[in-house]
Amino acid sequence: MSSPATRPNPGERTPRGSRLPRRARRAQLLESALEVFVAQGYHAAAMDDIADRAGVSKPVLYQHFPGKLELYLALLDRAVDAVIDGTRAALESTDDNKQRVAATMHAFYTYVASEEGEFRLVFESDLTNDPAVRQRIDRVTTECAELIAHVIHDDTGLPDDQCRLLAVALVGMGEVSARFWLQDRVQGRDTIEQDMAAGLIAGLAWRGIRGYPRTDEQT
Amino acid sequence: MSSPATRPNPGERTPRGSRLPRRARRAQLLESALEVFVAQGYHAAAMDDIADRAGVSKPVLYQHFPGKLELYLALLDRAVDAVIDGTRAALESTDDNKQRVAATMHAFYTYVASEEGEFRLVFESDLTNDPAVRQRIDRVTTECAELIAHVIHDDTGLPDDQCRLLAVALVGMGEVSARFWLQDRVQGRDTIEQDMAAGLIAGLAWRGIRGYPRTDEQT
DNA sequence: GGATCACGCCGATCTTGACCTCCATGCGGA
DNA sequence: TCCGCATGGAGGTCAAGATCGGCGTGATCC
Repeated sequence: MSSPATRPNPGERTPRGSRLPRRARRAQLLESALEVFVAQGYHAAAMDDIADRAGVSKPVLYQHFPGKLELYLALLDRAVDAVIDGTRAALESTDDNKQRVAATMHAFYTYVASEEGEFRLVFESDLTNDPAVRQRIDRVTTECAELIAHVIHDDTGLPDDQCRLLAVALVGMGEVSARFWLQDRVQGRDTIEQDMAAGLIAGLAWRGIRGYPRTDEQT
Repeated sequence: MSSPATRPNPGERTPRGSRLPRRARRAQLLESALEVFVAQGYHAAAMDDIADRAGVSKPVLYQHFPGKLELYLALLDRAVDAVIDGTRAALESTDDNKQRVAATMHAFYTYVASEEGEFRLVFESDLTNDPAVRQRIDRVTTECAELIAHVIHDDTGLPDDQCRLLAVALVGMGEVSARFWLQDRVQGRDTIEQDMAAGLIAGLAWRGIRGYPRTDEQT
């Protein structure tokens, strides 16, 4: 959450006329842009909308950011770092691998469920063809997978290629299931509690990954 | 593959001047549109590009499809049906659940690796904000998950909610891992063989899902 | 065998909408 | 009281989706 001064009423237009120092104005513009991009996607979002939402006119927007793309990238970078840092923190929070899986999955669900809907920028972007955007979005999966692959490698001794692929699969599991769990939730459908959902998927992941090479040929 | 008459050289422009019956022209336009949408995404793709690729002028395109969106949806419907049918076929191909998981995962990998890159429409669309598109893309995950959830339910007796969430996670596993496996492959990086990759992920999935409620509290 | 007709096709144009800048204006310090 | 600077309204530009009247070709009919 940002301070009430910069965003008095999330989702509503800020009344015009307030004079802000550069730093604060920039932060406020970022918040307004996030709300608009999350709600509308990149293409449908107009710079007018963002300026209106912030209670300023378009030229001030362009005095803080060179263009629409750079504004989007600034938000995307923030979001990407948040996911990766969250994953890293979860993995470092314990030495028990089962707990690691659980913590990571909970981190994913918590991030996806966070109020701002920031995850849409990363997991549901509509600008995937732009190289700069593509690179940042891929970085989430690759770096999270890299962190996890390390743990898998230490635990199982599998070749690096296979560790990475398994790690990517685990990330995909969390990402897709969390998105659909949230979608069910916001659609009012009665659904599973967050902790229970994350725990369920963590269980699936842990059963799949634990002691990998040994239990290869059963049933 | 389509007949040489309608697409003599994939990726190249068809020379202008050939007169085709409506049905054949429409099929050719769909193929051209698929190539362009796959290569550029929805927004970056111009109707001019598609017309050029097909060797016709823009008005012809509009005589076959009411607009850009409808053209895209026609292709998307085809792709969505292909994925769901493939999943259904894989699940019905055997009665052994381990084989079912393996067959389904192989089906996913085969689809993603298919030459036309059709999977990009479903898994990497840049029009996720349009309701019609969103609904179709979600249908892939929900219906595939529904099919899988049925099997899980019969096997484990878990509540429906949990079966569906687990099934969605499995779908996400296949989708994301297959996409990244393919990406590594097309970037020339030496990577795992398709059968081996699909088998690896199938193993992960099967270990995770088999005999679910029983082995809950180990290590 | 020749004219008619229908169908498919094209060049050129219109229009919309979104990103991005020019001149007037009003507020904070010397 | 006067100056500098951030701000606002209005407009330019351009790309891309969508369209109109005319042309050529092959089949049909007399």
